[in-house]
Amino acid sequence: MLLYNEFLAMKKKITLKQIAKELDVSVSTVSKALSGSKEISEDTTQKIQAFAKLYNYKPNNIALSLKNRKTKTIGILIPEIVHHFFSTVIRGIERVANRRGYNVIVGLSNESFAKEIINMEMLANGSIDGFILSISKETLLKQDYHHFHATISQGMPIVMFDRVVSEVECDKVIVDDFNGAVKAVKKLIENNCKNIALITTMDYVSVGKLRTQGYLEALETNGFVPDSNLILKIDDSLNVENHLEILETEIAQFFQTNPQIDGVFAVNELYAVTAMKVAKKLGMHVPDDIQVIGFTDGVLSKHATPSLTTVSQHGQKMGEQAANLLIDRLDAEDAESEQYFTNNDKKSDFIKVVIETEIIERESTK
Amino acid sequence: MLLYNEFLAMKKKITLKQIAKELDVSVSTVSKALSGSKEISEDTTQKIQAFAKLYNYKPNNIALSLKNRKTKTIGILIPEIVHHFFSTVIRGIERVANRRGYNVIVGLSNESFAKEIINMEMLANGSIDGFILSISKETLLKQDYHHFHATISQGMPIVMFDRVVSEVECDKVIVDDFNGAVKAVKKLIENNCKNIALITTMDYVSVGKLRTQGYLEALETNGFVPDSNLILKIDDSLNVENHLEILETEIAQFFQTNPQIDGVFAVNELYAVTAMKVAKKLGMHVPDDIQVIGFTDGVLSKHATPSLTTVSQHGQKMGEQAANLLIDRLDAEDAESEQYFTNNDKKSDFIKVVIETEIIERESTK
DNA sequence: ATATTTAACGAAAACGTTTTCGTGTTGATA
DNA sequence: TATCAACACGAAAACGTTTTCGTTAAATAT
Repeated sequence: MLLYNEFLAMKKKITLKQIAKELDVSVSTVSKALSGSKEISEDTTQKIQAFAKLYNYKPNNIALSLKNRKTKTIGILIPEIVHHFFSTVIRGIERVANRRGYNVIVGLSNESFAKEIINMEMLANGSIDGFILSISKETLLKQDYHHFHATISQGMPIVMFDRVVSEVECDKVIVDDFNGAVKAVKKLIENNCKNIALITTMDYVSVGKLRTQGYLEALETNGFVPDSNLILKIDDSLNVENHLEILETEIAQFFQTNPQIDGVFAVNELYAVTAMKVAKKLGMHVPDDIQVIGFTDGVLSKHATPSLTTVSQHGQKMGEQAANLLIDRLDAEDAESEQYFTNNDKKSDFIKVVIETEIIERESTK
Repeated sequence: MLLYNEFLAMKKKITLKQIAKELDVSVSTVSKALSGSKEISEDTTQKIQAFAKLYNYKPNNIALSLKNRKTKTIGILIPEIVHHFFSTVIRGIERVANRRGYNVIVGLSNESFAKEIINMEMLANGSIDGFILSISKETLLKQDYHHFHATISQGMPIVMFDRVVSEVECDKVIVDDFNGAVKAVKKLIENNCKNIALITTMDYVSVGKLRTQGYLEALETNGFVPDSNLILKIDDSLNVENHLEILETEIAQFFQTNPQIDGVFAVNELYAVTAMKVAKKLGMHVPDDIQVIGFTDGVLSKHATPSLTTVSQHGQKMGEQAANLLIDRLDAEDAESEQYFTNNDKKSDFIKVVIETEIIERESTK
């Protein structure tokens, strides 16, 4: 009896076919009436639309996707979601995607090559119209990009952001890592730092490399001689979260063997705030004894004490740009397929959007 | 010419029909051969499978979804993604979803009632098999839950987490907010705090209310008399991000008019670290003069100086539990629909999973 | 030699749409 | 009255699968 009542209460989604049968017309008539085709008489149109509204008819997305051969959803594939930067990118993507009539489906590679491939294969089988992704660390290490080439040559567009790679041809959105680093180091120099240290990651992550290059460049153009002793490379191949103590001791050791350091540029937020914490523990005062600038404008920077001067990465803007690039391309494909012949042979040049960085001054610099 | 070359390079996804035509068999034969049906002879099976592998055939998800009337994807609807807690929940959901063969598609309500409804309607039209969601603030304020009822009565299961509401019947995953608060306040009492303040939000967010009740309960059972002067309610209807200064001055005023405060329990992380920051600015030492405990174990707590003692919320575990609840129900529906008759009249009782909290002691308490 | 099983495959329906192309009924026109 | 638009609607195909139900030919049984 319970089941029966449930059944009665259950207003399962109604279909065109059911409406047609109920109103004793054909499916095509219903479809046309609902789309306001003037092929159908006023009377029947009224009747059908009223009935549809009453039963809250909404066309089935899956059926539409199959018919139109496009899903109106875009796939996001990122290494990690519990990360302020990536969250802001997603927010940016979702914002413009929604505005332009798209949904987003997200996959997490968890920095793993294998999971990246699996995710791409799952989504590439019709579930989405295009990808927005940032490459996993393991993939960058292996330098194996066949899965990207494969999906692209299937006709599925990809937009890469932040962690990109020149080997695969597609639209890209990056932040100006190099110049961001230059600006940061220059600011430290202007603030009278004489011995500026760099805390960075291993070289295989492209952004880390670029920021390191920016650091070197800024030193040299300002008459400094880069000192390899002042560069600390952290091996973050293991999960950083659990290795906070290791990070702290490494930095402490670094500071102690190089007491002359009076400025620090760190390639990410965590390294920067940890450096501040360690400095304080060692009895140094920020920013009087040592000034610190980080990269990525996250929650830590804002709420640390002292709050951290950072190079802003504009995650949300990156997401918005990436989404616009992708959707532009998708819409262009649509328009193109409607024409028998178009003379756009410019089709295959890809766009690289560079987002300018900006220094947000807070309390960790003078 | 360029277009022609592109066309040659373009390995568009191949379909059953194309394989069939190429091998001069019927579509059904191809389908059966690929699924290893022993209806088909060894010879043709071999031939077809080889060909399919060569052309990297993968069945089209959309077509499968339409046929099976299930999409194997679950919809996540959360108020905000740039938020450590929600990110961890998503990570948890994605983990078990992926393991159990599901994809996740996320929508953001941005704390807005209207966007919540729009998102639900978009996804409920066939795109997903079920929802995992946390209610937006505006919805909680309006107390209008018709959209939840509507989708449930359409036969689409919902699992709510964290911000739930008794008015809608569905599976729920919550953290034990009440007891978490009790534990936190008890800890402060044990640590010899005599005047314990509460920094909380307005009452309409259920979790805030529960944590407030826990605070009061803990005081009373330990012989304290709650003092309304020691309760600071922050109006977070506006976006907190931009109102950091307002928050700081409010807390500063609060501390100054109540100098007897020697313990603070804050219902979220931001309030807690801001309280610490303000306390330090007012010349108080944490934890010697004033001890602080927050709710939600995020990045701020871990990396603040001093690091913050918190009530852990176990976001990832919540996500995992929620996903399991939902998928269990979906799989049960499947199994059920295969049988002509089943005697499970227990079908409609919903499960509420309560995740126990746990205090993570750090430097902000003694 | 006839009947019946088995093996190997194809046709068609179904999922829910949209759209193209009929087709029959009007009403007007020659 | 015969012809022709205009009107209002239905049939069918298509998107890519899976599955049920034939159907044919060969193999076995009677």
